[in-house]
Formats: sequence, C-alpha cells, structure tokens
Amino acid sequence: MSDIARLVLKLSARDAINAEEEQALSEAAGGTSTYEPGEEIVREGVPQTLSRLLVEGIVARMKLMADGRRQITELHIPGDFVDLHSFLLKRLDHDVVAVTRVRLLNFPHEGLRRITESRPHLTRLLWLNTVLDGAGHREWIVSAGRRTAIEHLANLFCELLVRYRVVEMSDGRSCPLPLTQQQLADACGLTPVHVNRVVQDLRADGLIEWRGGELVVADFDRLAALGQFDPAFLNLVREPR
Amino acid sequence: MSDIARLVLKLSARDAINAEEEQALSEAAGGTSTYEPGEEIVREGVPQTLSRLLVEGIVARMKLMADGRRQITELHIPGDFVDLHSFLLKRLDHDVVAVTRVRLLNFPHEGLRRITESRPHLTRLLWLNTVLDGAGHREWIVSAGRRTAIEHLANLFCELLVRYRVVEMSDGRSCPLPLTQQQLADACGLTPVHVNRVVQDLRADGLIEWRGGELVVADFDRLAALGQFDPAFLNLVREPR
DNA sequence: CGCTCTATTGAGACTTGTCAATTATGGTGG
DNA sequence: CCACCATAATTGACAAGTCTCAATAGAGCG
Repeated sequence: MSDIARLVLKLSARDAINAEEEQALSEAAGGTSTYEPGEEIVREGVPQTLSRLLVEGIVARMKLMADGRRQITELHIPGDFVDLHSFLLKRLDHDVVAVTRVRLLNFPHEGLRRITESRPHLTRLLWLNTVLDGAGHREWIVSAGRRTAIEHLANLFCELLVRYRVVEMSDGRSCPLPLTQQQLADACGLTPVHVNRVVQDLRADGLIEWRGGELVVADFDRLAALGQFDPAFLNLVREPR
Repeated sequence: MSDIARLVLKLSARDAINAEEEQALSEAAGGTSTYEPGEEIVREGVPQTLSRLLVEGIVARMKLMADGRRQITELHIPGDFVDLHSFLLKRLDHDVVAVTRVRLLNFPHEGLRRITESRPHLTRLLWLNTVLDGAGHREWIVSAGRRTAIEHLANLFCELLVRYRVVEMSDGRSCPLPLTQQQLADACGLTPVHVNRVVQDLRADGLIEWRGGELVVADFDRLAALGQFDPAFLNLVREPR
C-alpha cells in the first residue's frame, strides 16, 4: 500500500481525484520519518518548511498551558495531514506529538507551493483538507462546551470509528484505539479518573468494548444517539470542489 | 471605507497584498445583504453558492443540538469571512446567524473559483484565512476544555479586543461587545447565570467595564494573565505566504 | 408608561475534580 | 519461566465549580 493511499481514500470520499493528481502528490512528497510514542514531532512556534502526512500510527495535536494543563485539539489517523496548515501559518500554535509509534511522509512546502501555482483543483483538495480539520474542531468545541462527559466520549468514539472506516482501517464495528485514559482525558478536557468511570459506564451499558488498544463498538446506533453523533461534519459527500 | 477594507487590513497583518490582488477581490464580490439581529444567514446543510464577508456588525457561527442546547463556535467581526469554508464544503456544518444588525458582501463561489484558477498567491491568502479560523477554533477548544469560566471569559475578551484592533476598530483599550450574556454563555459553553456571576467578578476585580455594548479592558495585562491569553494563535506576523 | 427582554440574586443539586491508595498490566532481566 | 518494575487502570471519600430553578430588578422600546 502506497504511502499516500489512505490520503487518496480520504480525498476520494469528498471529490474525484485523478491519476495525474495522485502522481503530482507523490512527486511533492519527500522522505518518511519515524517517531516513538510520546516523541514531539513539531514544537509550537518553530518555523516549518514542510508538512507531514501520517502514514502509520496515531498523532495528537496538543496545546500546553503554562501550569501543565494540556488539551488535545485533534487526533490524527493514517491519511491525515498532521500539519498541512503549517504551509500557510509557517509556525504552529500547538505541538504535534506521536501517540503511538508513527511513520510520516514529508511534503516540503516548496513542493506544495508549486502545486498551488500549477494545479488549481489539487490545491482546492488540499485546502478542503484543512477546512475539514476546521469542521472537526467545531464538533470538538460543541463536545467540550455542551456535552456531558459520557456524551463526549461516545461522540469521539463514533467519530474515530467512521474516520477509520473511510481510510479502510475499520469494518464499521471496531477500530484501533491505542490511547491511554490520560490521553483520552486530554482530548475531552476531563480528568483521567472521570474518564475511567465514564468508560466503565459505557462498557456496563453494553455500548463498547475496549481492550488491548482495540475499540469494539457493540451498538453503534445507541452510541451515536448517546453522543448525538452526526457524521455530516465529516462532509462525506463526493462532489466537485 | 470600502467594503473590503477591513479584510485587506486583516490580510495585510499576515502578508503583503498588492493593489492588483485587492482589485481582483473587489471584482469577485457581488452585492451586499443586510440582516436583522437574530436572523439566520446560513442554515446548516443547505447547499451554498456564495461566501459572505462581514462588513458591519457581529455574526455568530452556531451549532444547535436536538434538545435545544446550542454552542457558538466562532464570533465574527468586520473583515471576517463568515463562511469562506462553504466554498470548499458546499454545505456548512453549522448555522450562521446575525448577532447585531449586519451587512455582508457576497462572493459567488464561481468568482472564488476563478481566483483559484488564476491567482495562486491570492488563493493562498484566502486559504490562510480559513486556516486562521482553525487556529481560533483550537484556542476555543482549550478554553472550553481546560479553562475555568473566568479564565475562559477573560481569554475571549482579550481575543476580541486584539482582533478588533487589527481591523482598526479598537484603540487597544476598548471595543464593541454588543452581546447578551446568553450569547456569551453559548460561546463559552456556560449558563447565562454563571456568565453573569463571572462578569461581575471581572468587574469587581477592576479588569473590565462593560455597558451599552462596549467593552473597556481596564487592565489588559492582568486580564491576559488571568485568561492565559497568547496572541500567537492569531498569527499576526507579516511574511510571505 | 407598560411590555418584553435582559440582568441579577439566592438556595440547593449535581457533575466533575482532587487526593490518595490499591490493583492490574506489560515489558524486562535473571 | 518467573520475579520485578514502571505504567496504567481502578476505587473511595470528599471538595468544588457550575448548573438548575425560581424569583426579582433593570433597561430598552413602541
């Protein structure tokens, strides 16, 4: 499976991408890098000259506060650019850290710039990619602002399951979830203690199973109802962009 | 003052934009529309064929939940596109509503598409605009997830003050804030009752004054410290994009 | 000069956080 | 293969921040 295969799946779920564009993407890519769990991939505020596509593993975007509080603002799975926005921002407003062992494919900004100079449609697809991040962020704002802890977790699990499905890493019933409860807490703005209790409730209600880094959604409909999960924000509509 | 003047100020704070590009933007614009307070400008899920630039007033992006809970995911001030992302998404994942009486300048997607076909740099500036929204969203996720109510409000007030300053609608000490406490509550994921108490605390501490839709930040440094406000996420660095 | 919307206040409930201890789990060296 | 270690998960008791419900006061507007 090529390094950009899951990105192509992700894009194909929203618009047609032709072989020539796929080729242009491949040509814009540089080498790959590997990071160990917990390693920092990008530090907030440091000028960047390339963006990274996640090929394998899980990556978190994390904001750190001076007193040690931390908030994960997005979780990335294979096929996601973890910092395509650095192409425009130059410096990130957050850290990017490896959750598991990960492999990343580098896209020098120079090559991305060339795409914007010569390939309007591919440019729009990349732009779309960053705009999808924004839609994801909005859903997380709602979860953090207006959902209870159990609704928040339920919503997040649904989101991950569907996103894994798009890149063909889930059959729609189970997906990887190799996170600690601490990391889940940082993603949801909760304490690990409370996450633990809520996860146990979800298990007791027969909604999920979760062991050995694998999440099994036993009853998607009920989990989605609990978390008010609506996949609309993922924009899974194939149409010209 | 031209309808795109504040957008140009906003972009100019991040990169040089030349007269020709400014002209191209003007030409991409269609007519203006006006909405009354509370009016819905864009409904979630409805296909869009144009994007809107806010010229006057305040607009909220709002997510509604089935049971009536609501969360504002972004507050827009003049110079902001309220739904530039609809150019790529086609349908929005949220409503766009007028908070005050507002005037909007329409940008048909057709014209934006023409820009992407012929003006790579201007395209990147528009892309940057949506990416800045994303950075704002991330800050809001942190506020909702990890900040206390008083920190959250303090942070939001600092953000608005600085953003108004960029578009030259603030002297750095005061800015418009014609919101109800209910709307502020919806932006912060709190109840209006609690917002009321926190606002009173901020007043009692001599950090802000707020009457008649005008916010006066009496002690910005202390307010910023309380809210851990760091303008870095606004990316106010003028450099080639 | 009412009327309606918004702001304010109080009392009590509830979700989530804090602190601290205990148990489980997975990897490692002997 | 087993004991050991560090990390992660789990549990309990209690505190705290925010919410809920309800009432009152204030402000803008026709």
